[in-house]
Amino acid sequence: MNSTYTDPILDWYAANARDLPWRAPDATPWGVLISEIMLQQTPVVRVLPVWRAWTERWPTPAALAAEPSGEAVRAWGRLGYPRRALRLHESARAITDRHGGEVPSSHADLLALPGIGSYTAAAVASFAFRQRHAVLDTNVRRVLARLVSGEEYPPKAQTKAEVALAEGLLPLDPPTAARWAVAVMELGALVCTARTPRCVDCPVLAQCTWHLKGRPAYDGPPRRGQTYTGTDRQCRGRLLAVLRDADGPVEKPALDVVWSDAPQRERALDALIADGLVDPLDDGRYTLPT
DNA sequence: CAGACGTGGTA
DNA sequence: TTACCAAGTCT
Repeated sequence: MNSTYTDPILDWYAANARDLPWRAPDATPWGVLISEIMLQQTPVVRVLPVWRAWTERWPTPAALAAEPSGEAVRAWGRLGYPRRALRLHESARAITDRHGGEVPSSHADLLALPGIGSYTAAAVASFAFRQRHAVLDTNVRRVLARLVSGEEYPPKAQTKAEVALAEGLLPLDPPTAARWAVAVMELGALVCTARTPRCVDCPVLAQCTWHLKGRPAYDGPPRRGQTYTGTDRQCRGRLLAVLRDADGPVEKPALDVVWSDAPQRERALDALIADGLVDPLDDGRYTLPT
């Protein structure tokens, strides 16, 4: 489906793509999968060093599967949302047990793995296996909202109309569709950014509905909310950091000192245990899962 | 389906 | 300084 956007954006990508290691010719599907999980809600610059450490230490799913899940949580460092590390570890075991150690290439098989949703399944199938899928992440949703819909931001929740639009724009040839998918995403990441878009550098400015309308300001409901300080999330982060930074099991008082609100602290610790991020020992100490 | 789930950089 | 934002998923 030849769109007026396709060629300019593909050309722009050829000239401006970042040189990211998970895009290198020698990157494996496993490396791509790791990058996609790490990049969920996390900026590229923070992912880079952790991705290198992971792929060097665990070059295959089987290598990670052979370790206790706590090692994945520890090596996750401060990327945030550590349940992702747990799920990546679970995925490594599932891939080893059920897929002969090879990352599956089908969207359905990928989707069945823990921590992999609609976006990540499409991204891995497209980036690692050069298949034709609509890869709809926050960048692409924003680009299409501006380019086609003429809105500064996409709706809060993804709509069927957005999926239909993205599929309609997809080039028919699978390898070209895969290049298109990463190219639109890159345009959103580098040019068509959320806060201050660099429209002067945009290859499709002349075809941008939002620009043609004079870049009207977003008028919908407030975009965010959600303070972080004082939340259970912050408390969980503090608790887990103690365990990550310790060599072995820690005594309870070592956890108590990082959060003064005792009821909240106990609740957060219980939740971490329920999530499988922390193991309580019989002797009263706590540790990352072994 | 709205809210939970980490962390750090930037305007 | 506060608030938003960064390649989402799960319940």
